Amino acid sequence: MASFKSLPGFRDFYPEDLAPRTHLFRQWRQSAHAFGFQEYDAPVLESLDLYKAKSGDEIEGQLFNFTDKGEREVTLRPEMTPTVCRMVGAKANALKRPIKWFSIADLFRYERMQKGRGRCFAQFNADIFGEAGPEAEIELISLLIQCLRGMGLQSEDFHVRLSDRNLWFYYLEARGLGDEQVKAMLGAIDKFERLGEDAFEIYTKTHGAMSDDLKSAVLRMLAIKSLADLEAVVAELDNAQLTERLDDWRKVLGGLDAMGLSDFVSVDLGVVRGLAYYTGFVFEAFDRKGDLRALAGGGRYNDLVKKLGGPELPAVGFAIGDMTMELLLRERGLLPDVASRPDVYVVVGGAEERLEAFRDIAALRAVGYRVDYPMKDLGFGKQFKNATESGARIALIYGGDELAKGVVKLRDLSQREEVDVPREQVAEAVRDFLSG
RNA sequence: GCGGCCAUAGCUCAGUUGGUUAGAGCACUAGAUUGUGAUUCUAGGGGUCGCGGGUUCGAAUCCCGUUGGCCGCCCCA
Repeated sequence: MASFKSLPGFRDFYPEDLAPRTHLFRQWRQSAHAFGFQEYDAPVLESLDLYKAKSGDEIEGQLFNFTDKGEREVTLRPEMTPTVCRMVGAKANALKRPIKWFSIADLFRYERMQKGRGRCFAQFNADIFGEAGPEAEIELISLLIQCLRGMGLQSEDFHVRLSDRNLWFYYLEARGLGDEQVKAMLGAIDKFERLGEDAFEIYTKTHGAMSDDLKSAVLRMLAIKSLADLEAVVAELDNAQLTERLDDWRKVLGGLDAMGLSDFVSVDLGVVRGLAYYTGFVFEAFDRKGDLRALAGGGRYNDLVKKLGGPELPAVGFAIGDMTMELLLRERGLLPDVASRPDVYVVVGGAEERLEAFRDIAALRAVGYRVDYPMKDLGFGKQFKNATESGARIALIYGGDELAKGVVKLRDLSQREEVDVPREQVAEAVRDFLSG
């Protein structure tokens, strides 16, 4: 019995497990390239301080961190954003704007296993740096939608809930709430969907009871479902900041509408996202049915590059996780069979024929065909069985009779028909068959 | 960090009130089959029954602990 296993929360990827993941990565990469994003990567191990600087000391409890042999406090990266901010910050003056970058990376969090959550998972990350206007949001949200549509998901399957922390700040400040009060209220709003009005205890616990007026104002915002609803609420208030902010909303929603993506976007101010480094629009993608975790999340974080030691640099980004994504696609039957299979399976009569076959096998492989053959001398029956099970469409038969005549047999494994092909025309015959 | 359920072959699972050498199907390997593949038949490999302790003449079975898994809570960058 195997005495070594993978560590708790980590997954082995046997070929049948790796295939779906490869499919996700390929689709994501294709979408990102279609949008003009460039791929980057970075070390898996980072300085612990990078994350403490971003998220505070409490974060350490959820990290895979340790002290290395040089007495450095290090950690496996739990997210990509600080890394990309560090990289962009270091070269910000030399990079052409806007900076549109993406990565597909393994991330590590020291947490309890749960459905759609493990200690090592992969994320697709996309970020735009150097563009402060809502055009960056349009580009990123449309990329997010494309990343999910590329998997075969439609607007009936998922939607992107769009919200705005600035709107909440302006709205609550206009009602006399201070900075700390607003943050506490955003914490409550984040929990509102699950807890209902009990969520307001997060606010009342430290800032005292809410007036009926304040509570109904918050509930009014949470009830907003469309740009028209939002415009109506703002119109009543006659507040310059809110009115100005509404223009950004019109740009984002108008741009996405012009791209034909309205059906994928919901206005929903109940999304504010956990840690408070987001500075404007925030958004999350969800399965419309089911009760899976968020498929993706992101938003604007204009202060983070500077906070991590770089220059002032506005930024928007989002991430899609592989585990929830794969659960959803599996549920919907959208994981294609992408097992690696040969184009050609070679059947050989014996030791001499094997050497003859090797010549053609090498030539076919050199021009890119996937070719497999049995390593041991087997009876023809067994070889044909192997050929079928390999998934190859054709078998090439190198028997003594054929080689004596200067031909090989090309067998169509699904039709069970074969033709003789002169040795020197094998490559052409294979090409014609597979392209025909 | 907390709680619920679970643990027998690679997988899915049987295993009687505790009883002698722990089984089946699937999968894998080989043979029947020395030139034609999805059927069939036969054989084989593979288990310290998650691990440790206890009760007992005797434990896969009962008790305790522990590790791991699944699910949920906290958290979710």
